[in-house]
Amino acid sequence: MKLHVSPDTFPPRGHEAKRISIVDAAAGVFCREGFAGANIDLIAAEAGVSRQTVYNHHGDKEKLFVAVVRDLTERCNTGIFATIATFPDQPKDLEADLIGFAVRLNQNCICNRDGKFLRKLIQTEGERYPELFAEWREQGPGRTWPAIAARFARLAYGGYLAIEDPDVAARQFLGLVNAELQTTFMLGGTPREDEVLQSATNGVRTFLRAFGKRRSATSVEKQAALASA
Amino acid sequence: MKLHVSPDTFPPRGHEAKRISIVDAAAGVFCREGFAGANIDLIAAEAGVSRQTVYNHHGDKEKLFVAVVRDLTERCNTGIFATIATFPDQPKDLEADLIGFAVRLNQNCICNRDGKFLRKLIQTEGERYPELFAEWREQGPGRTWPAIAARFARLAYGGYLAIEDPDVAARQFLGLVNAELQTTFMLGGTPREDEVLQSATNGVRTFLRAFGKRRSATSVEKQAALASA
DNA sequence: GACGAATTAGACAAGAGTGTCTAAATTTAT
DNA sequence: ATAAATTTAGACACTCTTGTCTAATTCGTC
Repeated sequence: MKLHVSPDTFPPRGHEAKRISIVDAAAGVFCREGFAGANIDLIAAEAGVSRQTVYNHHGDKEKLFVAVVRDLTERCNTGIFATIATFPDQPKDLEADLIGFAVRLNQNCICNRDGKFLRKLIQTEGERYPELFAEWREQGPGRTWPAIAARFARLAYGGYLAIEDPDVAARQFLGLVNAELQTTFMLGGTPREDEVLQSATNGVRTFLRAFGKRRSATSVEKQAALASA
Repeated sequence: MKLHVSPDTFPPRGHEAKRISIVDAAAGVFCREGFAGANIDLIAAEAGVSRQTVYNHHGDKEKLFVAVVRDLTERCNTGIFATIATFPDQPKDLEADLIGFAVRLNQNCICNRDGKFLRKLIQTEGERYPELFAEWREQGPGRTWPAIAARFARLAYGGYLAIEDPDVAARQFLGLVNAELQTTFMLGGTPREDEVLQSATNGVRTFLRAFGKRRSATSVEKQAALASA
């Protein structure tokens, strides 16, 4: 009968810590080298662990890969939902608030370590593991897109936007907001902070020209004028 | 003194044919398996050639890879410029013409074999060969983006669009038009024809809501009305 | 300090892949 | 038909990697 002091994990503390550092290191190596090029010895070294420990924890290379993808998907989802929670429901300044949201989404979910890694793995190994990435598609985009669309729908319902199809609007919003980062994303790079802001600003302005209730593009000035009235 | 009957290639005819079939097969294998996972024996088999012939033509695996990327970049550029030549300069029906252009760009440059392969190679190996893909960036996006932007600038100058920055507008146009294909592209898939059309239609409508000279979204009806007047 | 579990280093077999070499067969043009 | 060039099949050495095994060591806990 074993009653541990710490109730959250039954294997000893160092055990789980190693498991995480292995998955972390593996994510990095799989991304850099691809599945075929990834070397278990290198993963072990980067995790600060012996090769045998990698096998003890994860069985073999393929199981380790699956663990990496599941881990990244989960962490990215958490980040995205946390960011969606900051979506402006009752915006003071619609343009500024949407730009802020877009920048947060980029910085916290798309350009950060996890987002970059997951994207790369999907691109490089997506075709080789159809089932695994079908699972990702359900758990990831399948859950996050509707959540984002719902926020745009609410904004439309509140009279802030004139959109017909919230799903289309949500996808177009992200397409616009990332329009100037595509080449960088393609090459696996991380855009600078000012590039992200620039792309988001231009994207949101165009989005509001298309869907904003007020006709003019410079809604900021308009709203400032309204506020002072 | 050798005067050949066919003036275009000095090595015998079958020679060049084999070189091409090797590069073609290599493109497919590199894309499916990644650089590390690609197997020279397999490439030779798919090219219908012995392994030694691959080495005779291209030296080693890395040189073969470079040849593949250069080939794809060149062929894709050709396709893109050919499609840019069909850009509507004096549109009869702006919405329909832009949708047509977007669909052609997708079908002939982005979703075809070469486009799909090049994109995949850039995504998977871009970080490992910085110089090679810097070259791609110059020869590819570096030449095609300005050409597309110039077409939008002309359209604005002709009074068909109200855009401030043609470069931004060009990138946003493509972002919008491909907004609904992103997940498919990520996984290396090829969208169906109707999906391409749908995404293009939605994208162009939003684009014209933002940048069209006439306020309403249904510019088709408006123009019909004008024509009948 | 002592116990048990986890980790480590290192050796190991088995397999796969690259790039070279050679001698035979085939193609191409004269 | 013949000569030159190219292609082919197969063997080869070499390297690298995976996954297993074992014996020694370290770690966490009582």
